[in-house]
Amino acid sequence: MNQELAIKRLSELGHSTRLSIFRLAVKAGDKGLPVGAIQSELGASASTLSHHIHRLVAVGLIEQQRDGRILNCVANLDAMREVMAFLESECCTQLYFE
Amino acid sequence: MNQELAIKRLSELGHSTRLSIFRLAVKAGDKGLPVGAIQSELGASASTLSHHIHRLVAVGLIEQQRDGRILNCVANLDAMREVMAFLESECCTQLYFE
DNA sequence: TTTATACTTCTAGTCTAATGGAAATATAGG
DNA sequence: CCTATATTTCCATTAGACTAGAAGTATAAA
Repeated sequence: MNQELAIKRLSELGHSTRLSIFRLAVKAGDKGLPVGAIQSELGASASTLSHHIHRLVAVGLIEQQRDGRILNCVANLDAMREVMAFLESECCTQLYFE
Repeated sequence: MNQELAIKRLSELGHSTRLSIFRLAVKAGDKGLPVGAIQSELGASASTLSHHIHRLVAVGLIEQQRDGRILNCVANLDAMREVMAFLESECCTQLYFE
């Protein structure tokens, strides 16, 4: 994983509403949960939520699957693990290669 | 580690200049490196660098030790590991406790 | 085919971050 | 003391993020 993408993901995760969205998605498991459920859980306006979810999708942390009228948000754990692996290998030790 | 602090640290790391500062500090080891060395490495203005370093210090990711006129910036790896542990335990698995 | 539901996009206001020049502060050396 | 170096603080500007209401789109149901 390159630093540019890692930075984008870190900055998306570094926002209270968005981290909460991601955690709800993780908790919801493979099938994810509807945007509406996130909204009632977090209590922000629909447009604001949509905006944050869009940003998470843009950096690959969330994926969406439509089921009729409902759009389910699914956490992409691989993307999160990539971020963690980047932090581990590039930001915690003196012995990385350039 | 609580979510609020984790978010602050993530958002600080989610910035190109600041992540580079942190990585330089990690690379520099226990004694860290001077603000001036960071400046010549990254090529931003002194005031901008000082601002970013201040933010990293504020969330505990960087510590500073003065040596005469020189201020050395040292990476706080424990703080980074706390962030990673938070991501691991709270943001990657369904089985966390609330 | 009309109506309801679920969500997004548009638009606009407000706030905060990022940037760097200039002035200020801290320390060291002559 | 006076000067040089290292860094910060102050200040102003610019850009981008956050927020939410209103209008628009997609899908389903009656």
